[in-house]
Amino acid sequence: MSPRQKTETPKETLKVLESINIRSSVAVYVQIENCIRFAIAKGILKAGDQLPSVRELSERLEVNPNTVAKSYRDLEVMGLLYTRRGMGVFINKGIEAKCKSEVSSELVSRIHEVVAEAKAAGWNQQDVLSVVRKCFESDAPPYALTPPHIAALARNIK
Amino acid sequence: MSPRQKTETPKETLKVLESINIRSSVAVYVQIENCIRFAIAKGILKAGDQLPSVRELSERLEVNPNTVAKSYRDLEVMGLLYTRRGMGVFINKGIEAKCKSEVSSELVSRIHEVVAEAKAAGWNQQDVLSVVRKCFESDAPPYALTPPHIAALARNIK
Amino acid sequence: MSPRQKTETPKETLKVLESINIRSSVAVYVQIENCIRFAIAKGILKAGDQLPSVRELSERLEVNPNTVAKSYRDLEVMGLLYTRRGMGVFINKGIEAKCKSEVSSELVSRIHEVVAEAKAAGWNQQDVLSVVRKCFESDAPPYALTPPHIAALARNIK
Amino acid sequence: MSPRQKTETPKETLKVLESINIRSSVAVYVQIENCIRFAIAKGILKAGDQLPSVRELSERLEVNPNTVAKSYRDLEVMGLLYTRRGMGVFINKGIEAKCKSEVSSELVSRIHEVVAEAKAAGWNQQDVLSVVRKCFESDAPPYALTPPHIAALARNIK
DNA sequence: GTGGTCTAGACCACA
DNA sequence: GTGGTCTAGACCACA
Repeated sequence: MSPRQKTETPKETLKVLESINIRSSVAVYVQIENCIRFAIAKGILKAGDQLPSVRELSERLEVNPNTVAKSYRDLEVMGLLYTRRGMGVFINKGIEAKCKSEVSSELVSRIHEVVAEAKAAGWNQQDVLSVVRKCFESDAPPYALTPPHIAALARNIK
Repeated sequence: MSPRQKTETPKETLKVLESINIRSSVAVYVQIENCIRFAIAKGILKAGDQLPSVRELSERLEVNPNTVAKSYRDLEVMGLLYTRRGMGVFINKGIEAKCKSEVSSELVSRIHEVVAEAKAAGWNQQDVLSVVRKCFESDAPPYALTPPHIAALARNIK
Repeated sequence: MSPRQKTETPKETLKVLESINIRSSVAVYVQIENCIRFAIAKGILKAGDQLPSVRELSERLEVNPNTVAKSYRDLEVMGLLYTRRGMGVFINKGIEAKCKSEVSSELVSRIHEVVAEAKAAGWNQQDVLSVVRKCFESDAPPYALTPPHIAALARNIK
Repeated sequence: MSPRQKTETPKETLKVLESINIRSSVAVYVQIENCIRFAIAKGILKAGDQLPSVRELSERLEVNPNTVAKSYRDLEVMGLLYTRRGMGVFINKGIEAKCKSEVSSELVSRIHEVVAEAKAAGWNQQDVLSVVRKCFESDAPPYALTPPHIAALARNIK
């Protein structure tokens, strides 16, 4: 296999990765990492799949190459990726289950967090449950990735 | 009208405010703001109530006066407080309902966020509901006033 | 004349003085001083007129007595008032013209200020003149006494 | 995308920003905010332009970095700027018109304020107009970005 | 006593 | 390199 030959990246991967939001208060490298972990957990990215090169991805996302590099490095440390010299970055095997369970446990802890706040605001179990049920009725995912001080005011402005 | 006479701060207020966690990844000033907003929403702090002075609160929380001052300023900008020069900071009137609905809508949108992610990860309604129920069985301390993005970061960092 | 006998304060004076805004960012004592100077300039308060006592005015305005006292002291230093021991505070004579001219020169300098800003914002003479003319057509005095940081946001919120 | 490469700030911007007057009674951070708002309104600063870094501007103005940072934060809250972590602060898009109209309406309301006072002092339209005309004859330095209340105070204090 | 502004400088995550 | 948060402390006008 010629190392110089440009390998294609699964379209879906890039699609997922293109959901990165440069203006978000969440660090870009974190967003990238999460996207990739998610894609692995859902089986979009499978063992042996090649990721876009640092340069390719950084150009596509209009992001500093160092940022992409850091994401790849982190994910490699976590054991999700491996690098083949001169070939590129690939998904490790035997990772999907682990990735899935990690994503799950993170979701659990995020739910705990939100519920704790709801409690602090005086909500009871029924309040939370009913909101969750409504979420499953509607489909619109109202992502709000605004930094705290701005968010605080946004509430007031509109 | 007598500025020399030290006005007492409602005990409950201070109690609420003492739940600030200096070690949290959430900025202290954000925690203070949230505590006060929650207290207003819950009716603990009412129109006309005077807040502890910047200096008093900063001593109690073992935090720099500037940090408390920043919180107060932000809340004034949000329209929840007003300042009387040389007299102190007071709760505005006619804001309890607004504050309550804001806190609620924030919680709702955070729940939407998490549920959206859960959906994306392949969870169904029952999965989420059961986790929520578990949250209400345990008695996790309700002081985790962590905004979503920050929390996301904190998890990744640690 | 019995010093204990309560003298009446001209109703108009108090009416003027009641326009003080406690929430304003302009210091209360400054507001009081301006009101009185204005009233003198316009002939509402005349030589020999007695002002309300410090205590009376402070109660009426729901303001600290020290604040009123400071205003009176300042105005006395400026030569507009004089105090008669045990009798009260009175308007000096031969003051009206001076007061009028002071008010005038302040107005002139305020106009210069505003025009300077208008220039900085790129306005030309006609722009300013036309706004001034409109002011004389309408009657509503849109006073905005909000502190700067709040004002800045208020612009956005509404 | 390369963060190391120092981006140049438009000369005009810095020129505008150098009109800050440290001795003014107007808070430095307010002056900076006004300068930038004016520059946006006048089209000197355009969508996407990068502002000088906090450190650079603070050195140039001989002001503490915190002061500049506060201005930038406020302007972000107002929706005029946005921050890219580690990259810098940029002008938002689609705000020129809004900014312009805000600056205008502020000027208008300040003119209304002054005119209302002039009326109250017994001035007629011609009186005001002639003062305005004189302002345009002289060439007073256009750096007096003094909000009304502050100016009022300053006069009384000195 | 009160809050507002500003300085000087530390430490941090991020690009 | 970038901005964000926080500390420690000064000085000020105001009540």
